[in-house]
Amino acid sequence: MHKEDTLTKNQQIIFDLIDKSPEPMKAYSILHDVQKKGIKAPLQVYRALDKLVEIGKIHKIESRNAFIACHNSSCQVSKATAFSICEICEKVTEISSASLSKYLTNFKDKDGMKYSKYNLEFFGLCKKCR
Amino acid sequence: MHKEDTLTKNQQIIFDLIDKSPEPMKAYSILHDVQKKGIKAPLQVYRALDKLVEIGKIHKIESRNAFIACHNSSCQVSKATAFSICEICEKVTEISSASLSKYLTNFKDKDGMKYSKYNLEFFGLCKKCR
DNA sequence: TTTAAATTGTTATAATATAACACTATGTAA
DNA sequence: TTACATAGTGTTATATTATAACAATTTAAA
Ligand SMILES: [Zn+2]
Ligand SMILES: [Zn+2]
Ligand SMILES: [Zn+2]
Ligand SMILES: [Zn+2]
Repeated sequence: MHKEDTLTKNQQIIFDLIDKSPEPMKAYSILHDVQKKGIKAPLQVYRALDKLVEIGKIHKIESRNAFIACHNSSCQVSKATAFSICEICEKVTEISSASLSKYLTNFKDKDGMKYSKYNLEFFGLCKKCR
Repeated sequence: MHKEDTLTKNQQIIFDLIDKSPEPMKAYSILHDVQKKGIKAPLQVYRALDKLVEIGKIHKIESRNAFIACHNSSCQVSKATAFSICEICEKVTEISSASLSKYLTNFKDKDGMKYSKYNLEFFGLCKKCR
């Protein structure tokens, strides 16, 4: 783990749940699962999610409105992320490729502008689904 | 224009609106604007949007839930897209870079898998906002 | 200690998107 | 032309995702 922040109670509960999940979790699915732990309202979930994203413990898969724990020590606090997504089984994997992140971080657009923050989602079929 | 499909009435109305917009448009904003043309329900908008995305006339900016007309003849029917997004003014620009698309299309993950479909969103500050 | 910042709990509501069903237009093939 | 399939439409209702607003509490510094 590369972020040593101390999580609050709600943040820890929600992070643990996402971290244990084999697949990205959606906010209301999280809500359902943590109600037995006293987290009863959507906002409690979204606030924890926002914070966890901010500090880089989890990422949002934008095309799926779902959240996944970070398992890539080189993604600079949630600012530069890449994922592969299976279009059949919806399996999502965080890509940790030094060359990819180097290429994207150094990429310059037509105006010569560089971007340290990006999100890349690759779509295809995973090994199992091919 | 690189896609010669004939659009239906609703698709044409909604495409024209998005195509003229200087910025990405959200579904309910589109709905508001086309009500005078007889399109009254969210589903009519979402169905046209789905089709327009499918045939590559528009793209969805996933991190913003908004839609923008395609102005990049090299993005293969909506399958391989890249955008820059200004975090202050929200200006969105489609990136047409042969080297970027080549790099990403040829990118192989750890399992040697290639992906012809991807969506990349860069974040930063545009010229004006810097 | 007192003060500011962050977090929590709660209710209500906004914003985004789809299900289900009946109907209509359009194109293709017998 | 008629039959059939496919795509598109109109409509109502509903599901899903996310935030506003406000009061209270906890935490961490100054
Ligand atoms: Zn990560
Ligand atoms: Zn799969
Ligand atoms: Zn395009
Ligand atoms: Zn800007």
